Amino acid sequence: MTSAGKENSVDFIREIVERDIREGKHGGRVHTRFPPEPNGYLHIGHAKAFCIDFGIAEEYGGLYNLRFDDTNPVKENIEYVDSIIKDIKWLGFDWEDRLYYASDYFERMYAYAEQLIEKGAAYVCDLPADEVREYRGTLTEPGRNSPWRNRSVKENLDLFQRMKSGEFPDGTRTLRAKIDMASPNMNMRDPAIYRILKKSHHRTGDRWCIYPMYDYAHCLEDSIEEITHSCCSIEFEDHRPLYDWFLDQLDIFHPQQIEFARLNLTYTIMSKRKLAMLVENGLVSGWDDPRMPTLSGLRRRGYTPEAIRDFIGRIGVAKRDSTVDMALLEYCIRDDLNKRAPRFMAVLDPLKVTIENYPAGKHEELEFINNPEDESAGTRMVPFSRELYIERDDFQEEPHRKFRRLAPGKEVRLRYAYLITCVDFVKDENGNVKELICRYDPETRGGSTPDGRKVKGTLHWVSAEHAVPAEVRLYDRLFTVENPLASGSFTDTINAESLKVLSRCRIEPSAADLAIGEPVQFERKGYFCKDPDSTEEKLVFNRTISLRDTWKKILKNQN
RNA sequence: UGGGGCGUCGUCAAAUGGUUAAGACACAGGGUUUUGGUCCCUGCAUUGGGGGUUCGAAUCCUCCCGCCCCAGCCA
Repeated sequence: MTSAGKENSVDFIREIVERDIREGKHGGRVHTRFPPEPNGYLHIGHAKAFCIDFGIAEEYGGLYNLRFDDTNPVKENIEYVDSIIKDIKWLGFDWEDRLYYASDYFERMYAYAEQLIEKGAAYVCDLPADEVREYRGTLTEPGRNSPWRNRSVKENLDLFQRMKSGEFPDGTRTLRAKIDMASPNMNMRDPAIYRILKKSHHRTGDRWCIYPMYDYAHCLEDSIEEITHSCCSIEFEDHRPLYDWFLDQLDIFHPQQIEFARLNLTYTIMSKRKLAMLVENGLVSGWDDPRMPTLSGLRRRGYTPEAIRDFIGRIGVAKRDSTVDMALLEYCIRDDLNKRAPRFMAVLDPLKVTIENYPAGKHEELEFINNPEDESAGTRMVPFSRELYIERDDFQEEPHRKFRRLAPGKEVRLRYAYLITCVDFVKDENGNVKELICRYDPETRGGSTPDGRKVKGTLHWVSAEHAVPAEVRLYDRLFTVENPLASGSFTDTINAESLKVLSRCRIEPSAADLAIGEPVQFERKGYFCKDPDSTEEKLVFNRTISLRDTWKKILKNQN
């Protein structure tokens, strides 16, 4: 509770690691791993996991491996392998030459299984899946021993070898650990450790037709790589006795499994299966849809690795179930981008303004500060002329009493340009304002007021003849409720307005040749980046996140 | 209901029996400001509940309540 105490406070995993180092366990060595199954795209929940795994190794001078847990060829493929590598690298981690695959260990795993059989700790079971289920018992009733439980070592060895050589069809036999069918822990009721799967594997092809199960494979992978601290999520807590059992039976290097809570975020979902459903049903454009909590989606949206890492650091690590407020993630990206994103002018919903006392045909270049938070970002020149566009909602015919922007007879500042006063406006046949007539004060070039008069409102603008057209995509939360899984089908609460496409936007000329994905701020509107959908003819920008909007809050609090 | 885990501000999350229970986000109010942004200031919990141990309890004991996970030949 002292200030020193606060600074030294670390999460419970780091506490374990620090104690192990202090006590010289494994010679003070720290070696972690992140073991994704290549069966889908990574989301921000995975980022929490590998930031913990890799972050701990980095912090304590250890090493970390990336290991694909590819023990189920039915669900895995190379496309996922590639995307996972890309996403983790994007977050800034480098596992050097320590990229491994569980499938590289199949031979050794098979040999270990033979050892288990030899010592009577595993047997070939001929029960079909539904009977295994019956024999397993229930949460409250113990299971019964399989009739095949007491085969001889010789017969087991023979049968297991024949399973491997493809003699038996899928599902007809399994190799099972011989533990305790009456264990209160369901995981210990003779779990399957090998199943027959005549399916070719993305790395081992058709070399194998039996594949190891997670509980058996995972501890061996960790052991083979001499991982010291094997972190995983909380649902594996009651698999730990099994993890330990295999390693003890085999008497091999024994890592420590440590479990922590998964990440949940408000207004989104983190289940790979459900995210896949959104993709398959066309509810989003793909795994990298900017509304998705996937790393590829966040990247396309304009989130930076720095912001995501900052977020992961802020949410902490513990064991209790929790749901982090999306507002924290939004805070992190704003905070990062505020410091580094160069500012540009973009009018999303244009309203024409004519400066009647500004000469037609004239134009001048005005100096703009690129980033008020970063002097080294320098300045740029922006063209100004008689006809401009401003944001439609920066004008009110009958202004709200706290409205600081343009209205008939009112004066505002055009950012870094001039002070202008609205003298008239023109409506179309439907009664909508279609043009403002204003006068400018030539003494106020750059937006300063030599006479010292104060102007409350400052508007962004673009020169009509110089501005470049663009499409801007505004994103909102994917779901309308904090917890989409709380009731009924999660698709019921999908936010129908999570994507809004504005096709008539105008951006200042210098923003046209931004690189794809490069973060910028469109002044007063938020942070944006150019989308890969952009072409020579058509610019497309994604809004990463809006600026905090106090004005909107004022209006909301009034109602 | 068997087993395993977890309950501290609206949301995350510190605290390791010892002064007024950190901090961040959110929220509310105020100041500065050529972005209604940023920045700055202020406010904002006696720890799921009851008993007990102790000079002293979020921390220890006990009973209760609530939430999560487990009955794949998925991971």
